[in-house]
Amino acid sequence: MNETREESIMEENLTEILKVRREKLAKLRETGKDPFDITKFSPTHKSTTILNEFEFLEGQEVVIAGRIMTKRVMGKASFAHILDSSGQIQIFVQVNALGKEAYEDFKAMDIGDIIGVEGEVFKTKKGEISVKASEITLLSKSLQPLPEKWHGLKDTDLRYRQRHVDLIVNPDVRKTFIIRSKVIQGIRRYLDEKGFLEVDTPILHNTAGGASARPFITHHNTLDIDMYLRIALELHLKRLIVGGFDKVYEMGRIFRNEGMSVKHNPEFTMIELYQAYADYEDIMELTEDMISTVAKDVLGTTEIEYQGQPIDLTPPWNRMTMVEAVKKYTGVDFDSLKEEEVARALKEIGIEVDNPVTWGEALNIAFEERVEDKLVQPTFITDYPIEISPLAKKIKHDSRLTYRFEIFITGREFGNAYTELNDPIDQKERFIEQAKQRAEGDDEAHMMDEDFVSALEIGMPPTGGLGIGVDRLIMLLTDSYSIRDVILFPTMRQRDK
RNA sequence: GACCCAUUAGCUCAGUCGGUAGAGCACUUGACUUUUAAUCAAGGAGUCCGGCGUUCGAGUCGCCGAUGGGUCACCA
Repeated sequence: MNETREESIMEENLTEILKVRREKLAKLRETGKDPFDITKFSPTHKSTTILNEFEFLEGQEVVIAGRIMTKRVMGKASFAHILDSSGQIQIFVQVNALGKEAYEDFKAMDIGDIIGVEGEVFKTKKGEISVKASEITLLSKSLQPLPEKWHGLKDTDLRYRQRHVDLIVNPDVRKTFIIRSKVIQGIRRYLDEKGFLEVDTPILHNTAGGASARPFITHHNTLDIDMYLRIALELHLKRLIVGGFDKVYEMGRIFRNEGMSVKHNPEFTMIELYQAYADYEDIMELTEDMISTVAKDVLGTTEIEYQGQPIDLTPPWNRMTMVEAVKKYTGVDFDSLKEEEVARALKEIGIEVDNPVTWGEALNIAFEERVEDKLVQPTFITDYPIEISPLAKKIKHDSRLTYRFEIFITGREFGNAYTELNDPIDQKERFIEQAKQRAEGDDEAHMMDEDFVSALEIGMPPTGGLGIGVDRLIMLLTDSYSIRDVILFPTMRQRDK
């Protein structure tokens, strides 16, 4: 190895390609053309506006700004494509139009640089709508090369860690996140029009409630207490129903300290809504109407495709009780089974359980193991066992079950809803039962929440509530395979050590 | 947490049987005034993810580790 070269690489720790760009910047600074001195630039048009309204804009002067994505220099004339927030447009650059010095400056610009271009809208010989540059301003120098124009950035690790690069070079990614934004807007618009009040409730909780999940724990220094990042929005929202708001919702980030997968990110976005004087039947209607409305608003249709499967979101959706669903897919009729018979019934359909299970637990296991992934078209599964539904009102004629439903599409759970339990005495007993399970080592069992019970004692009207995993809904509507593809910066391990 | 797969130039990828590292794009220099994966000529660019081992010799084989992906487990 050549020692001097090795030293210089150590010194700068830069590859040649990075050095060249830094040298170009240094030269610009020496000649008083530092792009980073510029504080403002005022484009008059977006690229797609020019493409869409060419017949009106042909021959007119426009100013655009964006990033150089391709560059083809052919002696005294050049072409380049500029990417702005709306898309790409070609520019045509000639030494005659620009002058010699400015043209040389342009030739020294790199793919990735951000420029402003003033010029006339025209169509090239080959028929591409373009801007004939009369002035080019370098607005920012890019010191790192972009990934290849043809294959883009494929390495998932780099795509998630450097999402900014992913967004520049992979147009579908940009599209996905635009749809994400529109879906969220659409949900808000729908609920606002229905008279729901959007609220913000705390993310730092003293007890982590509203779901069965392990929380993240953090610490408040001044109060010197451990706090939990919320695992659900539920309990505060119901306290607002107690407080007299009839219809509330919150769309926000929640945090669950659990495994990661194609369907799970540790932090994700949830919408929860509560409507006083409504039951879960009303909420089913609202759910199918809201999701189909948003799909139509954003995609223009309720008939979509997810990973090759056609999905029809048009209401009304299928409805089945959990008992009916298990009977349909396994032949086992839990309704007529006694508690001591359920373990044998599970065994008959090929499910072994280690610990003794209650009737409701067995029903839920049978459902999860043998039914869930069959529910491809939108389906409400209703009437969940009471043991796994500590916040839902029990069914009047069958105390084993609650007025609860979950939404299944593509074999996955999308949402959860109840006729809310508003009997404070029952609620307290349910929490006590959960606390017992917690003491027995189930760290996902619900925590006792005295503040919430106290709120119910003040009196909560009969209420229907709903929670929907927004990221999963966006996956469905953008045909994304992984939840990481709909979260801009998914949770990743620190790279250095 | 378990298992499987991947990691080679800035990016996308080849790399045979273990024998001193390759392509395209990008970059540099030159030619070129309507190109569009521009073209043509020349050139530069590597911690082969890291460590240890086997071997005369390791990108290649073995072990340990890192990061990512997938499957499963867990999971309103």
